[in-house]
Amino acid sequence: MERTTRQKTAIQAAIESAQRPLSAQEILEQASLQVTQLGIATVYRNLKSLVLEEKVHVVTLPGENPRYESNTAANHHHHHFQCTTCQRVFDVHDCPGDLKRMAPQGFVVERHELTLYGRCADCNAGASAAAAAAKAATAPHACASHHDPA
Amino acid sequence: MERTTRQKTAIQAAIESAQRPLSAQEILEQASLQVTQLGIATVYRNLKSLVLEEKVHVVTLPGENPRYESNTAANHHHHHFQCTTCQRVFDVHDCPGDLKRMAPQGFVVERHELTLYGRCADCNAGASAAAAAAKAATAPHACASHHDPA
DNA sequence: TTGTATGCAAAGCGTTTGCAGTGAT
DNA sequence: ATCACTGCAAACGCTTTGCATACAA
Repeated sequence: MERTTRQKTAIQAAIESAQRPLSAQEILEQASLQVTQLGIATVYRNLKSLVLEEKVHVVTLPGENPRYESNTAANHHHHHFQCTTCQRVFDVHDCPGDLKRMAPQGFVVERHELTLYGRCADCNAGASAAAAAAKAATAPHACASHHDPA
Repeated sequence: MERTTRQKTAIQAAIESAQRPLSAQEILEQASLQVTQLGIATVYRNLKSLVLEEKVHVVTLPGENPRYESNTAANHHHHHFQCTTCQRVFDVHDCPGDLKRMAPQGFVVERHELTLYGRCADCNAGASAAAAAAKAATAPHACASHHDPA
């Protein structure tokens, strides 16, 4: 039997109100604002259930710790763009498609994962100005006002 | 000043003789055949130098530990295919290209990472999982010791 | 009341680092 | 003889798990 707890509610709310994939640590920080004494273990346990319930989607980029985003936001096929300067991750609602024939003989492609790397609009704007902004934003992958482009 | 050691030689040899990206653990196992008492720390330290020397290339797939492959084999742009059954990783010498325009306004794409998932020729051949498993286990550096109860 | 969910702390796993000893030069 | 490299073990960061308690039902 599944129970509704303040913790789970806060965790789910944290994910849903974010417009970008959050790390477990970020979710802890965010949800802690509503549930003090919230433990990281509880976050992980709830993330696991939320993923099983398909309410949350895991975003795994190469070499990065998993991030979690609301499944409603991830319900359609999409990819990600990570800025090599500020490390922020953005959704890319586009897809090259047609990758099935890329595989060697006898291989069957079921799905694919694509990550673009480069400079986001902010970091690309001005060299020095962007660098400063990036530094500020680099803190635990904080994403201020820019999300979900496209 | 850089020194030539039995350890580094064995590690480099292990990577170069493999036909697929190897994990640190696999490299340890392979190189240990030639240098007993080889420690995992030494493997990691040498991998780091080999990567710096650009003799070895790191393959980071989403959610996977880093794998290492000879840089000569990775000198041209390519991608990877991971079998969802046996977990092995294969090179894909093809690329959809033309991804620069996928990014949102103001974003500049510098590079990209693509991973295909599906069934490799072996695992796809016999619908029988047993047959696939047998073949995989027979293969050079076999099917990851991972779980994944297909 | 009942037993799931929680918090804490300890354990795991992969990787890194400190340190004293080994060995290539 | 040097001093970079090695092996061991401890440290690390992230995630999971054990266990006694708290709280939703």
